[in-house]
Amino acid sequence: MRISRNYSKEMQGHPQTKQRHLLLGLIREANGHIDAKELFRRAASKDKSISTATVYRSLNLFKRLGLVDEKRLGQARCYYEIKHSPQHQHLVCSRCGKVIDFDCPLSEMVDKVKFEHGFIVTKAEVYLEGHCSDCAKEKKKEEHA
Amino acid sequence: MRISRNYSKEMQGHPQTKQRHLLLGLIREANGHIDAKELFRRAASKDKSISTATVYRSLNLFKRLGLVDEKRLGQARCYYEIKHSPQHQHLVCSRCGKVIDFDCPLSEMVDKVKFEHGFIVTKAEVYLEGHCSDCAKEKKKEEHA
DNA sequence: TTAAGTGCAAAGGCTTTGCAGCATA
DNA sequence: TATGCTGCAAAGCCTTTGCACTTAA
Repeated sequence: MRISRNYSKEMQGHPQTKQRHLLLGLIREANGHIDAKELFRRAASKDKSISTATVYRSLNLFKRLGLVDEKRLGQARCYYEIKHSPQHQHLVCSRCGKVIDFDCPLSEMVDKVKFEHGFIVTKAEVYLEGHCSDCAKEKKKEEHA
Repeated sequence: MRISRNYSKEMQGHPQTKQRHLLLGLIREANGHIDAKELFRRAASKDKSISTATVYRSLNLFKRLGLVDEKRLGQARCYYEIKHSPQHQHLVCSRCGKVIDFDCPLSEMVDKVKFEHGFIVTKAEVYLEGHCSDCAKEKKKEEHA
C-alpha cells in the first residue's frame, strides 16, 4: 500500500524544502524587482551550498504554481515578484536604472480589447521607460551648463 | 587631405551595406513581430553567406539609430519592428502564441506619472496576455465537453 | 583609398539538464 | 522508506567579440 505524502498547501503537492522556503522568503522581502542572479546572490549569503540550478528550478516551479510573477523590465532582465502583492506597474529610468512602482487602472483597457478583439486578458503589464525626477533634473542642469 | 565619406541619410553616418539593406527590408516586410533568429533564417535564405554576428550587430545599430524598436513579448523573446510604423501595443495569446496589434492611447497615463512621480516617459509599452477570440471559443468548447 | 563592416569561430552570459546522493513527508 | 529535490558540472541557448579579410563611398 502506498502512503500519500503530506505536502504543504502553498506548494500544492510539491515538498517544502529549506531552499524553497529561503527563496520564497527572499522574493517576498524583495517586494518585487529581484532577478535570478540577485536572488542567487542573496540566497548564497544565507546558505553557501545553494546552487543556481536550484534557484532556476524553484523560480520555474513558483511560476508554474502561480506563486510568483515574471516581468521583463529594462534590458531584457527578468524580475520576479510575489503574485499576491498589490497589482502595480513599473516605471524604469533609462539613466539610473531605478524601478518605480505606480498604480495603473487597467480595467478600461481590458474592456476595450475584449470589445474590439474578443480578447480575454489574463495578464497585463505596462512598461514605461524614461527619466525619473532626479535624472530629469540632472539632465536639465547639464543642458544649461 | 582627408576626403569625407558619403553616407546614406537613413544610416546617419554609417555606410549602407547590402546586408543592412537586406535586414532592414526584411524587418519592414515582417511588419513588426520578428525576432533575431527568424530574421537570420530569412536573411540566410536570400544570402547564404550572412552571419548571425551581422544580424545582431545590425539590430544593435538600428536600435541605436532609432530605426527599429525592440519589444519583449511572451517568453522573453525579443521582437523588432520599424519605428515609424504607427504606434501600437500588443496582445499575446498564451495558448496559440498569436500576436495581435491594438491601438492604445497612452497620453493619459503619461500625464499621470509625470504629475504623480515627476517621471518623464520616453518609451511606453503595454503587454496584455490572455486568450484570443479563437482560443477563447476553443476553451469554452473544451469546458462543455 | 581607408575607415568601417563582414564572416568565422571562439568566448560570454544566463538557463537548463543528467546524474548520483540526500532529505522531506 | 521512497519519491522527488539538491548540488555539481556539463551542456545548451542566444548574443557578443577578436581577428583578418573585404567593401562602400
